Amino acid sequence: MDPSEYDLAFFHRSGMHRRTCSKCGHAFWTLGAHSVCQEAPCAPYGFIGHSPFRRSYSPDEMREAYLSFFERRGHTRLPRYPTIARWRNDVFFTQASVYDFQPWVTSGAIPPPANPLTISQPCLRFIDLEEVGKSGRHFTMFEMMAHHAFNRPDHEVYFKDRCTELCHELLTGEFGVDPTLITYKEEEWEGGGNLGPSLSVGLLGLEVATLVFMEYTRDGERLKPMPLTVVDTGYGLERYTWLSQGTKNAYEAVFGPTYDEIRRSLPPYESAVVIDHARALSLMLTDGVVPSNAKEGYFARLLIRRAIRLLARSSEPMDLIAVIERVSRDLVGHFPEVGQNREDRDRVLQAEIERFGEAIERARPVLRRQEERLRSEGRSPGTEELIEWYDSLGVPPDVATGILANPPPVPEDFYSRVADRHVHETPTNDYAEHHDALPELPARIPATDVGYYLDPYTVSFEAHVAWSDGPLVVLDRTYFYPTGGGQIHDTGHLGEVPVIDVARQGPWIYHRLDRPSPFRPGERVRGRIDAARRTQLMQHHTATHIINGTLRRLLGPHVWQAGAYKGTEFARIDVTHYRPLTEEELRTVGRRINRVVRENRPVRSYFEPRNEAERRFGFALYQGGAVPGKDLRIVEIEDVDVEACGGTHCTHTSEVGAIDILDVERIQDGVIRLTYASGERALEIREERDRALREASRRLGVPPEKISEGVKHLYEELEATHRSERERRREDLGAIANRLCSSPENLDSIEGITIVRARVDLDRAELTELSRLLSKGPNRVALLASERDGRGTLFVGSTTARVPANEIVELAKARFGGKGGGSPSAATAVGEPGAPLAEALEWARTEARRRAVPGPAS
RNA sequence: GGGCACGUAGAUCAGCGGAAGAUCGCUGCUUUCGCAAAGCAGAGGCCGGGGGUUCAAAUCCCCCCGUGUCCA
Repeated sequence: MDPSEYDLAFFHRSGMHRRTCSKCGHAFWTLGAHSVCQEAPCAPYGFIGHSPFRRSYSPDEMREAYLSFFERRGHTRLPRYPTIARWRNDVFFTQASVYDFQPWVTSGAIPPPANPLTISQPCLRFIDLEEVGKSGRHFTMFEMMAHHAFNRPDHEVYFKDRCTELCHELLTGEFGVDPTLITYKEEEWEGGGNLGPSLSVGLLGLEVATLVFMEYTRDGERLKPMPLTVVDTGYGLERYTWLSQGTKNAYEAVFGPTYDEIRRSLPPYESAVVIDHARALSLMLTDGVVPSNAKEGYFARLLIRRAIRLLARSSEPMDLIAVIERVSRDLVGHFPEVGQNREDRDRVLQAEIERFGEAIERARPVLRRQEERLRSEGRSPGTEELIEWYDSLGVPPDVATGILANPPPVPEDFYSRVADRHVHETPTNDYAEHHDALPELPARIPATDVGYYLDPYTVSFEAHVAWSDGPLVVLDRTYFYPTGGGQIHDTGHLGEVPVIDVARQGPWIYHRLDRPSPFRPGERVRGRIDAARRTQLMQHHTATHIINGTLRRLLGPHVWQAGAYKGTEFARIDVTHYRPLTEEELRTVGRRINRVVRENRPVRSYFEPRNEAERRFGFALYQGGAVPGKDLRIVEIEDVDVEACGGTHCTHTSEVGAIDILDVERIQDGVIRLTYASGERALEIREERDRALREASRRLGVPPEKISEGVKHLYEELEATHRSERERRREDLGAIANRLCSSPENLDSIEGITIVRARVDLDRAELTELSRLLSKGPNRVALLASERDGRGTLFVGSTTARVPANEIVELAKARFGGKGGGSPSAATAVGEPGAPLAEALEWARTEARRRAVPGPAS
């Protein structure tokens, strides 16, 4: 990055000079006489015991001081976004304040909700999990305070100079920090294909802010200026609180009296980790993370299990639910939503805590058995076993230690060795968007004017072609709905040409025709939308909202939409829930959703300023993902459901017709999927089902309501038939065995060994069974020749060590020209087609007789 | 999304290329006034599903389904 990028007028104005850190080599700007930048590890902590701040702040005071400072300087204060980043498919959690505005605002697709803005965004980071409690400054959940500005070529808010000045003013003016203590270190920033200069702000050994200026897009080797430049800053609330108090570590400053309470029965490290995890869980669960074995739910499980294990070391019994409740009380002042679903949160927690207990109970006998087996081999469990048990059974090493009779020591690097097991796993590329790349249009093409929000029933309209290339057409206005929000696109015609796909990118809606576009820019065209298809999609979308709202009301606010699909044949919704639906719950859901349909409630769709909407309805609006934008489109079904949604909806619930739930399945731990159909499609499916039922009823000869019983009957009869068949075959084989044993020409008796031989044409299982019958008791040999499908089989069974069946077969094979093998007690040889079976049998008999005679030869 | 483990009798599991087993439970008989218990006998298996390799697959390979778990 060119050094001139950092040559800010502000630095010169305030008399700063540029230096180079003698430790890390980075250039930095300062008023002081520092030879190193004021960040770890270059400078040691210099604020413990004597804060550089004018006064000490609690977290709530600090947050308020920060936000109001920027409010006074023209920033709009935004409420926090959820900690789970449902609006993105590349990450699970909100890890920085700028995540709230990616990708739509930062890419310029949607205007920012406010500009400039300030926010204190709770973030979750799991990369430093091991550092929590040890480093004195790491948290799983922390609040990133920030001020952001988004600059378009025609409207610049502020950039590097003013941003740095604001930061400096905050530190020196608001908090009274001695300006000479501060360093601004130059650090290039790059992420997500974008890059730009950034300044890392150091103070007495702490990095107190990062000021990032997203300015360029990497285009091969060249840098291309971005149309929208972004001021992305980050100030850790916890660090500021700590800095202002100057306590030994950040936990004491941030957790205050709660930390002291827990400390009474737990050592400092354990206390810090437990509170940290409890605080993270409180927000995660509030935001609707349900513990699970996959995806975001796994991280909740991880925290819960870690916390439980640490709490087990407590000198007096402490319950995780109680700790979370205690920590939540500290959060509720600023995040009232944390207090609102306490009962639901506790139910989810309780279920998960029980699961952990079950996992351990399941593993206990397995560990004991495996230890016993190792012991019988003269060994005892080692590190390898500990890792294996943790990896596949979920038994943490400290728990394993309590189960085993002779536990091995737990190595220091246990968790990094677990990680080693996973390093060679293939990373997933699923995050890459795989939509067909649509061409970027020149800026002069105006944004498509969207009609389907004005009136979802309009299926015929006139518009002008704005742009066209190949099969793609962009109009100045359209009523065609593009795939989005889980709802698939409309189809129809432009003029006489079929429209087969509709997609949105940036401000434009692209219509894909089934042939190269005959339309020229400026031309007037008539658009006609396939009305039946659109109606079905609207019904499915409204049905989805009815189901989602009903499930949330019935099961609790931990239920969040985790994905949805609204097609023409069926629709489905995935929601978070900690156990499968019971039959009873399913019946209740079915009855309630159809009652909502019958009640003909109005479905109101309207745009509302974001802040207003969030104030009225809360974060539960973002069921389909947080939708950045100044105004949100709200779809409200009175007393049932309210969501921010961009789809097309019926205007009254009765238009949905009926909702038929077709299937409920558990698609992963903590997530259930409901598949359903509504409107015309529900009737079709019901008809198909009724027809199938009548058909089955007729075939079974029982009335439809007794089909289940009839099938059960049928099944029992079938089993009885199988049984008697088996019985009969066994009897038949028994008869054959008796006949063979009583006809002397089939028997040889030599030296106490009885050899039975016979030519029988049976299948493999029957041969085995017959041989078993013939060689009941010791000192018997059965030689059976059989031919099926032109291939001869020689089966040998033996109950004497003197005549090993497999050796007879080995030798017979040579004559027989076939393949085979077996054990001393039973062996099979299969000959080539046309091989001399009768001779092989005779030869086997001779060989068996020879071997039956004890003597020097054998 | 990826890795690993597991899926065999009603239950808990063993077997991991050559004739499906153990323990508990179940049924019957013996014993007992009866119960418990013991002894004897017996019933009970698409060895999760589907492909493949092999003379031969519960066993090896591939794909699916289910369960658990770890990692992102």
